[in-house]
Amino acid sequence: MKYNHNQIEKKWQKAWKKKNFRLWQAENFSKKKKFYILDMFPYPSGDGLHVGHIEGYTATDIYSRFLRMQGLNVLHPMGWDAFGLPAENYAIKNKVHPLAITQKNINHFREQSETIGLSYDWTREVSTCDPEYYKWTQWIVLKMFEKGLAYQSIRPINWCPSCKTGLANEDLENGRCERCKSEIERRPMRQWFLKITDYADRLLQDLKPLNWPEGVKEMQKNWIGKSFGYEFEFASPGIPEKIKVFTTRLDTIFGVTFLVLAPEHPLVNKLTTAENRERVRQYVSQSKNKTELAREAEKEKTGVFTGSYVVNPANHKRVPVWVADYVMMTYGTGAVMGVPAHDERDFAFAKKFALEIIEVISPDGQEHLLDEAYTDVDDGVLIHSGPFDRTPPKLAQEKIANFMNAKKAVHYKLEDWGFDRQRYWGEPMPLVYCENCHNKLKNANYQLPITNEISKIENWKLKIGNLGFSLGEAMNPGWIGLKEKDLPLTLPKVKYYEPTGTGESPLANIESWVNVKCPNCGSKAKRETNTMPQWAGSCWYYLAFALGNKQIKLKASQAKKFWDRKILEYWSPVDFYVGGVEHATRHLIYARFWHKFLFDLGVLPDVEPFAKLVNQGLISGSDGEKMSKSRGNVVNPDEIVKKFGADSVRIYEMFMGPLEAAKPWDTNGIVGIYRFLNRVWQTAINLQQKTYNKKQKTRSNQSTNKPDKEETNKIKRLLHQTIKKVTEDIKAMQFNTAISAQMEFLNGFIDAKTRLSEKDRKDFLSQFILLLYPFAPHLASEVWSFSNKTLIESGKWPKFDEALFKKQSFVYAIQVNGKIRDTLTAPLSMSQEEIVKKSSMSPKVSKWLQGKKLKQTIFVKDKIVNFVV
RNA sequence: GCCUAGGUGGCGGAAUUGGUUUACGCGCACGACUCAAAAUCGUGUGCCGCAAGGCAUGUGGGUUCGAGUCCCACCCUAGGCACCA
Repeated sequence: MKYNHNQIEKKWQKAWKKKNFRLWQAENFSKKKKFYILDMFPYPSGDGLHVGHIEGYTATDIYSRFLRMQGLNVLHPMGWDAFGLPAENYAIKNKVHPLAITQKNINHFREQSETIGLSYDWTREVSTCDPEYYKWTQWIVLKMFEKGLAYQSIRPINWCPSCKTGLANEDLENGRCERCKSEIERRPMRQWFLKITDYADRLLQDLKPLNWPEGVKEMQKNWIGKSFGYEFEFASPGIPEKIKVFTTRLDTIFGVTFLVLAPEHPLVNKLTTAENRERVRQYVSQSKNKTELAREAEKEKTGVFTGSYVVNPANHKRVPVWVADYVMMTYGTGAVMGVPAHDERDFAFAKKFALEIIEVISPDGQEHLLDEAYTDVDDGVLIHSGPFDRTPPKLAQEKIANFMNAKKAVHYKLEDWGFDRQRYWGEPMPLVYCENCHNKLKNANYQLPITNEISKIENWKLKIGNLGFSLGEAMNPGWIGLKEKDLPLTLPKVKYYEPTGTGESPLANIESWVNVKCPNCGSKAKRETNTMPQWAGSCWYYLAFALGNKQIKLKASQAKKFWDRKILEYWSPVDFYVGGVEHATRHLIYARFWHKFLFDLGVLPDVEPFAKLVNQGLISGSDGEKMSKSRGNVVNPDEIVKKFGADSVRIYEMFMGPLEAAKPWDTNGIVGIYRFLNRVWQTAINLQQKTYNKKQKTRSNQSTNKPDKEETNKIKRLLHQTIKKVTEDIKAMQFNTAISAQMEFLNGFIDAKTRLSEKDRKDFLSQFILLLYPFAPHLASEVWSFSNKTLIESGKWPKFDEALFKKQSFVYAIQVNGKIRDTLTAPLSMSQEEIVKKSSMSPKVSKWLQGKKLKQTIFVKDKIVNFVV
């Protein structure tokens, strides 16, 4: 009988589905040990699952099936990150509703998941575009707003002219839109921001103990970009305002020869003298129009002199103030002290505009003519620095800070999260704008709390008239949060989803939806028409899985009941999280931020969501290039599954190499796996038919050989070594070597099987089938059913017997000067002297020892003998 | 430029953590079965050499009886960050 993978796989998938996948359901609370293993849920695109999805999903599936057999209560859920631009764009193009296309894609994804035999707990399935789900997304954002973590600001944001929406910094790739690769414009626009910067330090600190890939931690660390330095002010004789600067190199203060402001700096106008006005105005407007990409691509430094001077507070030297776009308004204070001798950018700038260069750090205490900036801080001493001459730079920083009263300061590269998208297919913001409330707040006299600790501002309420305003409402006058009971705020049905391009969301055109009564005072108000970015829904989905659909269906006003502490404590944290590295500085940073916020809110028991993270490596096309439609090297998993079966595809993807490694796809390689599974099948069938024949009292023609005891022990030992290897390798997620161990066993077993008793043959094979099950669940289920009435899922994971590994003899490598010359099989009883003696007598060895003086003999037990001559 | 991971046969990759390099699989060669092909099975397969033997884990040094593994310097590949003051 041939291995008919299609028939077998369909049979078992049907059987699992018929039981409503109850086999994989997780229990909230159990005596069993819990394990939460999570995949990064996919965006259900029209293309379906690709081989990269299957790689990660198979890995967690193997792990889940393995743990269940070990008797754990495993939570292994799946859902859909279902809001987003592709569905919306497709809907616009094909004149269908984004929901319709999304639902179709979800169904396709779910079917594909079943086709490759993924064992998800489907009772916990969630979809971010489901109002029952996004009501809670809105609830969290509403809480953030109430606690003052959301604020509106008009500032230049990243605008993608092709997607016609604003984007977060995290959504950019070298100044281009990550999705469509268009160049990003800077557009000043009304925009909501989430204050992720309030959490910058905790996001950094809590990273350390996480069991995450070093690279991802490093990427987050760089993205947060904490740097320590000092802040102080320069005064300009012409104006009352002082100019604040931030520096990490206060030791170079005596080398300041100019000051540079970012073109967007608020004091540029005031500092520009009449004769420079026109040139500065031109320069500033030029930089504003330049895209970020163009600004960064400039090799030559540009800038203009304002005509003003400031005084260096350290030495009272007068230095000119320039405007240059190599200084960013978004980092530090937007003003930089120029020390050309010890900063590469300042050096280039000074050279270009013939500004003075004063050396203040010298490696040898002597003066030099610099042809590049000297940036070393670990070597040298200060010169030309008044009372601080001869001080080492690091020590000098603190001394100078005391001397000039500069404050220690910390700055982050991380910026607040631009949270609006001017598009249709996203969660509506649960906010309205009320002119009446705006006026009331405008005329009121109040102070916002200084602290940003959520616990301390928990009950911050501002009473004006009869109205209570939350902190967020006081911070954003006129903006009022919806009441919990009014959630979800559902997306209205619209005729056209086309983005307007004016910076307004398509929702703005639906008057019946936009115009509402203010939930606070009842006056006329208008809804916020921007929607949330795609990242919002994925910030908490792992909590939704743990809570389960019964909880999610609760009303938003039952929030206390919803955040069931016991359930959350039971499942937290996610023990194992597997997904692509592309989420390092987006989803994984956003989700950690929300998690910490929810912890501060008091609803979560711990501060970090994901204990262990593994990134599956990218699978490239067989040409070694990234898979893409334009290259034509995309592998369609459906076709491969049809041809070789899901079990083959699963095992092949795991066999290609270590999970974390990037590796090229090779369709030829899959035939090796296919052959392996065929041999498993043939072996099992042969055994089965022989038994069948016996029962029929017909003589089987092959089992003429007598069982061989030595051979039986050998295979038994091999089996137990395989159990040990496979168990340990699965635990370490080293699936490639777990599979090769299984192949080795099968090869050994087939070689020896005619010399085994039928009972041993059956027994060994059935243990092997249990090992194979997490990798090839369909084939293993089928083979298991030959001789078992129960499902293989009720089988226990095999245990190995260490005692069997005790060897009776060891093979010694005999070396002369470290080079292998021969081997020697020595029984356990043989003494060291005997082994050495026997080794030296081997003709292959003695040849090398003859006529040489023996200097030393190295003996390593059970391993080698080395003669040094 | 900085950070992270990595460089082992024709290819994907193993290597008990300092002890017989190249497991497992692909490919290739030869053989069996077949009228033939496919499939399957068997044997072989790092390089040079008829052989003895020599040489091989990116390159060059070092430590060691012994190095893919440890140390130093450099080169290359992939990914990330980048005018961050």
